[in-house]
Amino acid sequence: MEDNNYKDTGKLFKVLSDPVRLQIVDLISCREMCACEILEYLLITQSTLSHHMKVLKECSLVSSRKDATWMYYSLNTDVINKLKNSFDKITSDTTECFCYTIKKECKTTEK
Amino acid sequence: MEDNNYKDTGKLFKVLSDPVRLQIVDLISCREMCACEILEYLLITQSTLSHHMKVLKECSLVSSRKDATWMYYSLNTDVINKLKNSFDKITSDTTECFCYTIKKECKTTEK
DNA sequence: TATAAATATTGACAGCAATCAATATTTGCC
DNA sequence: GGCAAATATTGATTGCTGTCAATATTTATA
Repeated sequence: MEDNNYKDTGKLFKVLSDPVRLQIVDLISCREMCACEILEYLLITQSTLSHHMKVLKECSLVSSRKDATWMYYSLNTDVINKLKNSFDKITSDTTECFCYTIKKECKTTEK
Repeated sequence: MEDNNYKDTGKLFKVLSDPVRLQIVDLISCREMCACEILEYLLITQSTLSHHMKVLKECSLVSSRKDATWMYYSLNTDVINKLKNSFDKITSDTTECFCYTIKKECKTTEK
């Protein structure tokens, strides 16, 4: 839980800032899907989808499994949950956060 | 809860994808701060901070209050909570989500 | 081995965004 | 009115990213 958490959290938020990738996450949040099935729901080309899946995999938000010519993708819920926890700490006013010194001071001066 | 929620959620994530803005959110999550105080904790110029605050305000993540020459900023926790709820729906496997049809089908076929 | 399907990669392009220096604006105070 | 402090705006630069067409790769099958 160092300063770099702003960077790490920011990187995941950046990956999730694309509406197409958010829809992909939504699609595979229930069950794993192969790329061709995901593609049916999107208005992008196959190469663009492949790029998005690479981005999602590189930050570990998504895992892949190959079966013959099909590539199945699934959501890494543990990474999602860790991201939610980090965001909770950043947005909370408790001392359990990244700016410990400042928020502790805040807590003591607010009375 | 239409298709545009991917866009709306994505826009907020994009604003939060910058580590400097995440630190700003962290700083003001406890109490409101004026720009000059926020600036003390960051390694950026005053004009860059002003730009970031404008971005945070334009998407309603942050509110501002002017007092003489000072501008005080505070976090809009309601917007934060709405964002968390949207993200929960996108990443959940229940039928309460954006891809209702698909996830309903998923729920019935998974048994 | 040749073909087709599924997926990945490459290259190019257009648009956006973070940053800074310099300048402008606002506001209190002498 | 003039000065100083706090903040906002402008203009320029640099780097990144989403997209597509075209091509390459992998794998099953005939």
